[in-house]
Amino acid sequence: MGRKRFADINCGVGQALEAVGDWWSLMIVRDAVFGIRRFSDFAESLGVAKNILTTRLDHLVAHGIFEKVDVGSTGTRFEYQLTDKGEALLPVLIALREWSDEWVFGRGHEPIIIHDQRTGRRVPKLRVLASDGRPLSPRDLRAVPGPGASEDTIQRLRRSP
Amino acid sequence: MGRKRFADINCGVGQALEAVGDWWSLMIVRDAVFGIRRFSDFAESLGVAKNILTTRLDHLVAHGIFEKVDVGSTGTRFEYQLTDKGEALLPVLIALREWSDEWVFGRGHEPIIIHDQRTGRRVPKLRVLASDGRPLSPRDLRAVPGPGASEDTIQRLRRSP
DNA sequence: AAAATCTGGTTGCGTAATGCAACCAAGCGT
DNA sequence: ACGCTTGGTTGCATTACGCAACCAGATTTT
Repeated sequence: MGRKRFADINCGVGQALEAVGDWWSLMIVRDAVFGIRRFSDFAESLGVAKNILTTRLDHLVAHGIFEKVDVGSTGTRFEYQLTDKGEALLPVLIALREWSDEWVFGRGHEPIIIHDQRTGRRVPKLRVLASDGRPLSPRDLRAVPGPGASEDTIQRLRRSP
Repeated sequence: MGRKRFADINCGVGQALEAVGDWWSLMIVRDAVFGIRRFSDFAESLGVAKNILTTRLDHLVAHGIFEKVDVGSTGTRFEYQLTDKGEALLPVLIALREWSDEWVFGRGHEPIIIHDQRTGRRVPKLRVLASDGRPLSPRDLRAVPGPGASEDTIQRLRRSP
């Protein structure tokens, strides 16, 4: 019955995953962040089948993460450009890369290092900090219903400590 | 042929996605961050089929993101506990939630708000900042090969601006 | 002008993964 | 002894994925 959808889950993480679409989509966004815009370049960079790429790009365009732009003047006809919504996924990508740098490759074995183009210095590690600057771990957090909480969400949060 | 694997892609994002496994796995980690530890609680919370949950938990345990702990003294027999590696995914989850708060639900319609349990204040937004504190967008970044870069990665980075 | 090439796809087909429901087995409570 | 809860496993139908082949419009080459 195909993959189950998270769209009905009243949870930000699920909604984000649903909007992005799937693993491929996130890799496509990653490529776009590094400047790739054309269909064939995505296909080559990721080694993804063209039919898969088609459906993913369509999905991403439908969700406003990419914009399909006709640049027909020169032989190249279309570009898939990240929208503001798409660019806003940058922290997600940075967080994933930093996690694997630390926990998969290990420090000193990072395949890629991200620099600030202006200063040439490394981008500081992304961290979840409290308002007073202390680092936070999952145990330090508490989830409370927000203004858009459904009854279901409220019930769930009431049950969990 | 099933889904293609990103394991051979010399890229932190791909490696992280591969280690996590799939969309469900990330939702499982999310639940764990909010305190869920038992098989049946994951199953109920996510509405995921039990065979799917089994394979995902096995995968997550194999990759060191969860630890399966026998707590057999009382009727409940196992707990799936996040390891340090698993807890380190917190920034990824926070980044996803913040993205959907802003771009899917919209401000003022967040279903969940995360507080610092100690101070009771909202957790400040996660941002990609330069070392001098300025916010960075994708265009401000430059990727350079790190110590663990493969020849392939070096070539790719050389080609892109 | 005709042929080859490039870009951006679509179509068919076999294989793998997903989802549901039914079944199972060890502990525990009574 | 009996059933209930927990934590699964098994079978089967449906769906998605991945590959390769094909295709059509526009540009470049000969």
